Amino acid sequence: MSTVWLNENLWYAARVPTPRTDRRAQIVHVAYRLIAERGLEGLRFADVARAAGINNGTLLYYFDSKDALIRAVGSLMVDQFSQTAAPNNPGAPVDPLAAIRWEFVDAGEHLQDQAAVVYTELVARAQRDASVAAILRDIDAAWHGWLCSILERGRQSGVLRADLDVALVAHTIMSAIRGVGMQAMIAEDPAQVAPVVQALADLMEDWVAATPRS
Amino acid sequence: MSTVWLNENLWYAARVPTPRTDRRAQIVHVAYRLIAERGLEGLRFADVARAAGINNGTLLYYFDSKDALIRAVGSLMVDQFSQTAAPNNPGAPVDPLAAIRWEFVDAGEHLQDQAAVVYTELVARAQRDASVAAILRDIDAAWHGWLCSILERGRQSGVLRADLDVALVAHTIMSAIRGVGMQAMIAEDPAQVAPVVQALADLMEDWVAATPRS
Amino acid sequence: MSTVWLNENLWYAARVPTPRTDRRAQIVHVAYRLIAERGLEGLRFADVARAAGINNGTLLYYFDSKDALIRAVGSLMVDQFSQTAAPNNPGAPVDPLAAIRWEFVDAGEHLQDQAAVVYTELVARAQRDASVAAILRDIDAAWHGWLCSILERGRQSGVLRADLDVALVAHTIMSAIRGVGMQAMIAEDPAQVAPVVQALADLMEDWVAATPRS
Amino acid sequence: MSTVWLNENLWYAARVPTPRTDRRAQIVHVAYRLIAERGLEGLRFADVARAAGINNGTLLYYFDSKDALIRAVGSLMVDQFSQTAAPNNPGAPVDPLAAIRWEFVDAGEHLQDQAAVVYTELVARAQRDASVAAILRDIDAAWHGWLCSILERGRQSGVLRADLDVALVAHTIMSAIRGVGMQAMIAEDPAQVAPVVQALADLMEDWVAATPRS
DNA sequence: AATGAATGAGGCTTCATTCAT
DNA sequence: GATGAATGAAGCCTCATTCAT
Repeated sequence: MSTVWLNENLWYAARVPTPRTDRRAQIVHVAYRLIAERGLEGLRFADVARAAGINNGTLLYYFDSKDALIRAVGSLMVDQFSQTAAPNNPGAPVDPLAAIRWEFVDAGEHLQDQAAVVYTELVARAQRDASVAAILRDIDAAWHGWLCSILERGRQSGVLRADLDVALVAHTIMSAIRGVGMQAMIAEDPAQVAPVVQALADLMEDWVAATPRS
Repeated sequence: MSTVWLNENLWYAARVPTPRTDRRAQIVHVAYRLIAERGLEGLRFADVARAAGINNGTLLYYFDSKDALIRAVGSLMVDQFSQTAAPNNPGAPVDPLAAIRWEFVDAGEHLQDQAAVVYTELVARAQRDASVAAILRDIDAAWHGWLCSILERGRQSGVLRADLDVALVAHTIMSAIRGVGMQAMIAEDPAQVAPVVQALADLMEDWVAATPRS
Repeated sequence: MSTVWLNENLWYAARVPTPRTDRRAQIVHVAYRLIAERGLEGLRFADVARAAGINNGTLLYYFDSKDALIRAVGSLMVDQFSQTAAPNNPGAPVDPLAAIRWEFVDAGEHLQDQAAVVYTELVARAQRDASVAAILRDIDAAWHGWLCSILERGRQSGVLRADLDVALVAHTIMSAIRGVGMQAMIAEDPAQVAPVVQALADLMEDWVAATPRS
Repeated sequence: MSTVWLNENLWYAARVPTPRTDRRAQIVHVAYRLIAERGLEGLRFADVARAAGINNGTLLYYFDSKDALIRAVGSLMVDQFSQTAAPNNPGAPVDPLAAIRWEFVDAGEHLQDQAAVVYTELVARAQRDASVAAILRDIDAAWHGWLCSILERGRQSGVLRADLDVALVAHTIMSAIRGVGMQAMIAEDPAQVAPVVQALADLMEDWVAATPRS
């Protein structure tokens, strides 16, 4: 879950008049933050409005309903994942093995910005909200595609095993990262997750590398 | 997530007078089912009462508040995990390697009874409800203890590597299984998860076995 | 529109605890009165609750929604019409010709208790609310049946013409009375309607009587 | 209720720039149509604007408030009735008896263009809106004057009875027509109203004609 | 003459909880 | 033990209207 974050300080510039086009995006970021703090269940329309420095009704002017707002937050996450997957993402390493390991590290870092919390909220809601489910699948597809491109590149360059089932490996990596993220949400001490991350990254590397780790 | 399920037909015996001591358990099962169906956010006190065949006020007689009911559902899951971890659980295999693989298979099976759904709901809520967080840690501890006992036994019998970090391996297995569970909740086609389960189980086995798979 | 009215003073006894079964009826009467005063458009849920001496939520306990309450008011009018049509209604005369004339007089009297106002509100709403439309047709059927029974009796007793199309005459009388009621709602001076009522009643009598008026 | 209708296609020419003076009239027609469709209660300012192809704020530019718009719709109906009553109305017959009968037929025809629906909405509102009540009295006066002129002409030409109370007859005819209109709004099958219209027209003719029908 | 973003009061409804019986 | 009527705070949303441009 590697993401490029907008300047969060924007959130507190609410009362400064903003170009109209940005108003929606700004609200979505506020909602994202509140979901992270209080969960989807604890998300209050009035709270979002207040935090965005606007009126209860103005919020409805930009989003037809609370659900629409939540969906917009989902779409924000899709964008964030897609940005990560962009080929010119400066943060990601070029070496395939390093890239995979970086995925784990990156995920670990985002456990603190509560992307995992919001994501888990959306997963829970997706069970009975088809549109949220669709958004999650978009995130899934973007992430999966990104991993596949990395793996395929590594396979063709000879760094990774030639007989690799790229799609399967990608899904397996994603599952492992998701599992670690959930573990971190439960664990009393987040630090205890680090060795698990390490172990899973090692296992993945051994699995896909053309030559075993020394 | 291996669990022993109470007879689900109990749920439909609501209107048949039940021994007082079982009434609470019965209500908890109804609540469990409704959470699986509608989520924690969609859980309505009145719905639970109706589904349990009792009165709105009577439910409050058994559970002091909605939160208390939810906590009781969490405790139910703790019990289920604990029962699994009981040394005399007849379902689990004795061979350590087989036991580990069985964990994955068992988890895959429970993806259909929506234990993962309820569990995810609780994880989401645990972020801002300390008592639910404590319950999840109980589940975690029970599950972890169970896996450690298996692994330790295998280590001492020579089936598993001697230099195994038992606690770490247990946590890694749990993370992997949790990740697969979440993946299954997102995937459009649940069947697509099976190869991932297989891959992860293989990786774990290779990691811990004293002798590599043939 | 001949009706038997419940004691309207009941409305003001709101805060005196009432037998449960009467609570619904009491609320409906309050709503009826408020619709007469402020119209369907001006009917406020909170106002009904306050006027009934109960809580906003309690009102919802008795009626699932505002629409349900409105439908109940419609049903109240059906009951009132049905009571009128009851064979043992002490108010109605037995002589068919007198009975028809009494219909006009009775309608004129009810123009003051605002039954016509509520009725017109329901007619307006019925254009886009099928359930209200059904209620109005119930009222229509009850009233029509009642008139037919009077006319048929008169026809067989020889007081009315033998070749009478009973159903048509009944509908015509109803139309005339409805028209007069609407006229009264528009007229600045209600008294100016009286001669119109008289004229229509005369016309009807001349039409149906076996022997012309002297 | 005989009316001359503006070209309804105007309604759909919304986005074509119109001479300023017509813009108001065009909006009023849109509002009229929406009232017929959804009732006064269901009339939304935003809907009118959208249907008129203009902006929410622009509508307020033409009409100071929603009430002003509704009053304008009322005035539109006054105009329509006045046009009918104009001495040079080409549609109306010259023979008084035929003219009276034509009133009934004409009313029956307008039951389909929902003039009765809008009229009933206005009657309902007039109970608590003095300005709408005044408008309805304008309509009433225009219609009444028109009928009186017909009747007076017939009386003086000898076609109608000499001892006719012209004003009373006019009001009676209007009541009858209004009653039929309301009946049509309630009836499941609009066709069932036709014989009632016929009967009332016959009664009126017998009443006013100098010589009885053959 | 026209726009459309923004407002805010107020409506209906939900729902956990209380309480007299 | 159990009932169900009653509560009331709070939520989402509607919609006429204002205002800067």
